[in-house]
Amino acid sequence: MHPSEYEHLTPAQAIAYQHELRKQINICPLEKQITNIAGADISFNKYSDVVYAGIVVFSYPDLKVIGTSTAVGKTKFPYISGLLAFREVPALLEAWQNLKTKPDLLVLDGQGTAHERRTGIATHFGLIADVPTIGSAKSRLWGRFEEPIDQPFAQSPMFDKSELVGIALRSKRNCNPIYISPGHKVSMEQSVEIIKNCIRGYRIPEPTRQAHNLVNKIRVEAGDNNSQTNMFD
DNA sequence: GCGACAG
DNA sequence: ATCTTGTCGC
Repeated sequence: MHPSEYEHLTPAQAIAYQHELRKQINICPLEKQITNIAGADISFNKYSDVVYAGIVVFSYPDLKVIGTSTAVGKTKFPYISGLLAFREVPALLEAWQNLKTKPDLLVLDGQGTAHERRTGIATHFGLIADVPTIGSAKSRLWGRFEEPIDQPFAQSPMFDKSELVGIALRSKRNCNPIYISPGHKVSMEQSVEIIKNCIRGYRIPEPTRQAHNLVNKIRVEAGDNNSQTNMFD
């Protein structure tokens, strides 16, 4: 199924599709040397169905920006916890296709396997674009865990029953942890190691942090900021 | 029935 | 997610 068709799905059909995707997930060590890495994010006005997607590519591990790409699209699929991918993946895929050179790995703002059906947006995108991905979320969706101690890089496993589905990582002191989980074609351990290498003094790792800044900027430049009305109301 | 609930 | 002022803590 192509992402452009997601908007026609009912929540029940979207969940059925996640069950199909789950069968194809491949969580294993990425053997290839990582030379570049990218971060992706979406920005939108809550009173509009326009979404701004953006990807920032960096060299790795020095994290110098080596490219960006953006895409603007519309979405009819509402935000439903657990079905985020159906709302954001279409525009993200467009931005991905606009990229000249694809990175070795992509970090997305949301969960990977730390999801009820292991199909968070990072896993979902990794599968449909066939690219290694990592999910880095700002809040928890699935998985039980104990608060990691308040020390940089302290971590705590997240479990679904006895299965390890993610890692709560303290990326910065006095800040809430971030929730890391592999998306596709990368291991849990590698995911955490890579994200640690992308922390630069902020709670959010550089790939996602800068992608967020980029999409927010293009949304404001497009004039799609604030206001619940427009000039013709 | 009640609480939880990525962005 | 987005909007938004002040405020608490390091």
